[in-house]
Amino acid sequence: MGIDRLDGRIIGLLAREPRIGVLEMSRRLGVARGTVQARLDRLQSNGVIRGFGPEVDPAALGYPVTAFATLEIRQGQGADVRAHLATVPEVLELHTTTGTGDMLCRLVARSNADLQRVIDRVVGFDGIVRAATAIVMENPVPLRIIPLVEQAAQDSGRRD
Amino acid sequence: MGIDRLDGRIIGLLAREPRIGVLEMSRRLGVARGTVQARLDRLQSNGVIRGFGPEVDPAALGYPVTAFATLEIRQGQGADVRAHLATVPEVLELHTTTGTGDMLCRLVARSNADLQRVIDRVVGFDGIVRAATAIVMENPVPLRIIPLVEQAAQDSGRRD
DNA sequence: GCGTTCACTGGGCAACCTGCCCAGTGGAAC
DNA sequence: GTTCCACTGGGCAGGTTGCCCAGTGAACGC
Repeated sequence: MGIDRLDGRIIGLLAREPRIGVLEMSRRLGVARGTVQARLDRLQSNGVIRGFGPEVDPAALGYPVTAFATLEIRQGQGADVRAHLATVPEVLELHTTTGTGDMLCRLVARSNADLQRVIDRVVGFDGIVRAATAIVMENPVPLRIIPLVEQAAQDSGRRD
Repeated sequence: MGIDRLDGRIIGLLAREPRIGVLEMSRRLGVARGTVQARLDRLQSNGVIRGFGPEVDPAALGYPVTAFATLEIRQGQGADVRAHLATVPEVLELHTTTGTGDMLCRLVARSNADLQRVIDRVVGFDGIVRAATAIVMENPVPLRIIPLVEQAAQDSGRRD
C-alpha cells in the first residue's frame, strides 16, 4: 500500500493526458519504457488504478440537475432499499452512513420538475421512512484525485 | 444533446473494457471502423465523454475512510471558503447546495482518527459556521453511469 | 565480506492499431 | 430531382504495444 513519487508522476501524467501511451510517458519521465510498464501493471494489480473507463458527463446526456438525498430507513430494511435503489438509473451512487440519515445518494434528473419524478421513484418504496434532498447549485471542486495522489506520493519516500 | 443506441453501446463497451481500441469495437458492434471513430469524436466534442482519466481508489492509496460533510457558511464568505477547501487534498469534491447546509463536500482520511485532523483543517477557516459530518460505512452502489447511459440511449430513438 | 534478489536499463522484434485518406452507397430533407 | 450526410470498405505509413533478453547497481540476509 502506498505509492512513491514516480507512481505519483505516472498517475498525474495519465490524468492530464489519458491517451498518452507507455512509450511517451517513459520519454517524459526520463525512465525506461519497461519501468513505466511495470509500474502501471503494479498500480493496477494493487488496485490503486481501478481502470480507465470513460468519464461521462450526465449533463451532456440530458441530466443537468444533480441532488443529494439523505434517506432514513426502517430498521432491518436496509438490504431491500439498497436493491431497490440499484434499479434506479438516476441513482449514481449510494452510501450507508453514520449520522442523522442512514443513507446518502447522489441523484441526477432532466430538470427540477423531473427531479420530483426521480425522488418519487426513490422514496416510493416501503422501507424508506423519510428523505431530505439538497439540490446542487454549483460544483466548485469537481471530483478530483490528483492532489491526494500527490499527497500520498510525498508522504511515502518508499520504493513500493 | 442526447445519444442513440449505438453511442450507448460504444460507451458501454468502453466502460467494460477501457483498453479495447477503435478497431476491436467496430468488430464487436458490427459497424465500420470509421463510424466508431466518428462517433467517439462526436461524443468527446459534445462533452458526453469528458475523458479517460485513470480511476484511482483512495483506499488503495492509504485513505480508506470516506465522509460527507455538510457545511454552513457565513454570508458572503462563499468564495473564500471554496478557495480554502480547494487547497485541502483530502477534499475530493465540493458542491454548493440548497437545503439545510450551504455546501456538501466529500472527504477521505487515513483513519477515523485522521478524519478528525482533516475536519479540523476543513473547518479551521473563518467563514465556516458549522459542519455536520457523516462517515461512510458501506458503498452499496459505487459511482456509476452505465444505467443512465442506457436510459438516455433508450429515450432517444434519434440518430444524433 | 559475499551471494541473492529485485528494480531498472537499453536494446531488439513482430504484430497490431491509429490516424488519415478515398470513392461509393443509401436514406432523408429540401 | 438534387443535395447533404452518415456509413461502408478499402488502403497506407508510422507509431506503439507486448514480449523478450543481458547487464547493472543497490539493498538485504547470511
